[in-house]
Amino acid sequence: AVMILRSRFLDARRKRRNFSKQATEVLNEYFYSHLSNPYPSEEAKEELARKCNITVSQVSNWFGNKRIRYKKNIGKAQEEANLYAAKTAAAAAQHD
Amino acid sequence: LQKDLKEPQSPGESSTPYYPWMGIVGPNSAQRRRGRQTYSRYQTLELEKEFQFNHYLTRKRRIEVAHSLCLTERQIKIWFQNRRMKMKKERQAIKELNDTTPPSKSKTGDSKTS
DNA sequence: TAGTGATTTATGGCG
DNA sequence: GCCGCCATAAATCAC
Repeated sequence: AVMILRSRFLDARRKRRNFSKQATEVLNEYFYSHLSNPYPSEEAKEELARKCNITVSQVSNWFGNKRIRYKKNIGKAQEEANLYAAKTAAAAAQHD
Repeated sequence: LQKDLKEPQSPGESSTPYYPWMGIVGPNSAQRRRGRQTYSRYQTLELEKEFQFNHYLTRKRRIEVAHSLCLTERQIKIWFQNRRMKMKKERQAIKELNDTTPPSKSKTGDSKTS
């Protein structure tokens, strides 16, 4: 009874806001440049969290959602993947 | 930190190379087709009450709860595990909040339950 | 109303 | 050997 009311106010789903464009950019860059194994270590998560000004938990949520939703989109448009693939390829070419 | 630079398969192929973590053959693969039962309001409420009473369950109590809620012992065990994780997460969230929000000096030991 | 961040069920590994 | 912790998957929720 009491907990019902509590969840009305405590549930973070109810105050959801999208991340900033810059944060999303940083996260996507990491994701697509580590596509072979998009599982950041605890340290990497902390660094991403700092760069994006979000919590480590939020970074974990983002990668969890991203991995699942990426999988579900294999074979569909996925222009985002191409975009970041080109971007990392270009970045790689510079070091070469 | 290293970045990927290799394509494991289909080198000259268009886009979307795939890797083991993506699972064999995308969405409709046989592996891991877990369904997920959503518990009723009543079940959740009862579990929550039990959790407030104690955060760990004895085997005996677990059996009783399982039968009264029409869930398996395993489900009860897992629910309590998940619930403890949730509690831990809430605590650290509050700690981070008090940590990131400096201009506090009155009370550090405020509550969260009641 | 599709998109997206967060939460809820469920698994498996490891200690 | 069982049991809890943990990271994670997948489904679902809430906005």
